[in-house]
Parts: sequence; structure tokens; C-alpha cells
Amino acid sequence: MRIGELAQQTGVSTKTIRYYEDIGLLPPPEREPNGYRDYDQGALDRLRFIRDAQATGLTLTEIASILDLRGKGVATCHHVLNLLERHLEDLDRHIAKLKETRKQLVAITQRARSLNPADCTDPIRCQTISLVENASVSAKEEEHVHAAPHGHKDHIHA
Amino acid sequence: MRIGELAQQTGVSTKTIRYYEDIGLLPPPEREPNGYRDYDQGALDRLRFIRDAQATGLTLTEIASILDLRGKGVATCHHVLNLLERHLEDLDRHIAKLKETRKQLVAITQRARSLNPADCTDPIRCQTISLVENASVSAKEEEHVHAAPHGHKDHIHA
DNA sequence: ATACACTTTCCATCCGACTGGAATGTCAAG
DNA sequence: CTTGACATTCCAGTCGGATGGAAAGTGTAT
Repeated sequence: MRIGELAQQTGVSTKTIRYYEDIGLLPPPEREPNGYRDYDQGALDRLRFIRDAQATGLTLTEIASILDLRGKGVATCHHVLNLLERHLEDLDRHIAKLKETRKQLVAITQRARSLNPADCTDPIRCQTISLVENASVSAKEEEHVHAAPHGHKDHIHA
Repeated sequence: MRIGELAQQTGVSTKTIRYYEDIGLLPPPEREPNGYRDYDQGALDRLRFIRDAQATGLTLTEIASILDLRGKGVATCHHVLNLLERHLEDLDRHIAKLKETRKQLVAITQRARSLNPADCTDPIRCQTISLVENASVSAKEEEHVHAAPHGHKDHIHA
């Protein structure tokens, strides 16, 4: 299978596929005589796994450290297990947090929708704003999950 | 309240707080006579809301468009409602996806843990790998959620 | 006075994850 | 034999979201 087909089947752009290869996340595939990349089922599976894993918040580096283990033995098994276990904990916290904030957002939208639209003609101040602000007031005192929604290291606590 | 205290109370670094002000996400607070920022409860609430909203996957720009509406009237109410509703849908898909992949990861870790650790001495190939690969094989044919785990635009479908 | 923690501004830098674009090559269809 | 879709490499740019660090001011405690 060529890169374009792989891209289609996974929903990952060809650019990104080559990028994953560059950073060692996908192994260099065979090449057709013309030099075109020739992927097999394994690549398809692997790429899908990458996408799924990424969707749970693992960084590409972490995913690489799961997938990129050939020839490293026991220590790395432990490493991977620990990685996965830590990540599962993060994931659970993250899901919980999402659900909770989801509730907040539902409350906001419902209250916003229940407003008489005619009341929302104040050119100065959209009512929805205060709903948001009120909702935020009631969301206080949380542990600040370190399961980053995705991003860049933990937030430094000043 | 000074910036350091705000940072502590929210778990957001002082750097980041100033950055949020720069990009218009936090309104410029009052200043003490000495020029130090002086935050009130509102800032605390708002910053917490930002954090929560961000944790649900809203970008700072989207959050700004929710919070940054003063003086824009009806159209913007609709805009915000639509934004929130779209986001709720994304959020639900995202949560579902996370749970599903969570299951996969649990399966992987459990199978990995059940392996005889002694079997994991193969210096060539850590068994966990194949578990990962197998798991990924069984995760096929999914709609590729466009609720980005967080980042950077939708994945181009090549 | 001096040390020290905290604050200010300003500007540069980083990071992860892509994305764009130029220049070039391959190949099947018209 | 050119057109068009697809492929290649390579390098630079973007974007979101911060972070680092210098130089300078503030405030309190000793």
C-alpha cells in the first residue's frame, strides 16, 4: 500500500506519516523499485494504534517508548508497564474531570437557551456571559489535575 | 490579591497569568500604587473557569470567545451557544473514545502483567510489544474522531 | 544597609506536532 | 508527449501554549 492509501485509511496526512517516520514512530517501510514507500498491514495497525494512544493523551514520545522497544528486554518491560499504569491513572482523572466540566457546560448552555432570546438584545452585555461567570464561581476548590489535557509538561505551581 | 497568590490558588504560573492577560484572556487587573497587579475574586473565578474549560479541550481562543464578549449582543449569544453545543458533542465523542482506548490499555497492561516476568528476558523482543501490536489490530475500523485530543486543527484526511 | 522574596516589563526561546512549499521524479490515460 | 495525480526529499514556517531570563523596582525582616 502506498502512502496515500495509508493516509486515507487512517485519516492521517501523508505529511504526518512521513513526519512519524522521521521521528522514529513508524519504521521505514519497504520501498517499491521506484522509491515509493510500500506499507503493509502492520503499518496500518501501528498507525491506528498511534492515533488511539494519542487520543488518550499519550505524547508521541511516550508512544514511541511503548512501540520502540525491540531489543531492550526486561527493564523496558517494567518501564512500559509503569508508563502504562501511570497513564491509566492520569486518564481516569482526566475522564472524571471532563465529565465534571461537561456538566458545567451543559448547565451553562441550558440556562442560556432558556433565556428569552428577546432579552438578549442588550448590545452591551450578552447574558450568557454572566452564566459563564456564575458557573465558574461554583467550580471552585479543585485539585488541579496534572493529567494535562494534552500539553506541555505540568503546570508549574508558580 | 497579588499575582503570586493567584498563581498559588489556581495552580497557574505567574508567567502564564501574565501571558493570559497579554492575549486578552484575563482582563488587566487593578494595580496597587506600586504597580503590582491586584486581583479580585472575579479573576480567581475566571482563571479557574479558563482552566476547567481548557481541560475539556476548548482552546484558549475559544475560551476567549466565550469570555470576551462584552458589547457584542445577540449574534454573539448565538455564537456562544453554538460553540458550546458543538463543543459538548465533541466532548462526548472524546470521552467515549477515551474510555474505549482505556479499555485497550487496561487489557494490554493486564496481559503484560500476567506474563511470567522470567519470560521477559528475551533481549531481542519485549513481549509487551506484541501485546500492543495485537491490541492495535483489534482496534480497527473506527471513525476517526475529529475531537482532537487537544491540539492543532483537524487531521487532514490526506 | 543589606538580604531576600516578590514584583515589573520586555524579548527571546522552547516544545510538540505538524504543515507548506519548492524542486524533482514516476507513471497511467488521453 | 504532455497532463495530472501521486510520489520523493529537504528545509522552513506555523501554531498553541507557554517558559526563561535579564534588568530593574518594592517591601519586609534583620
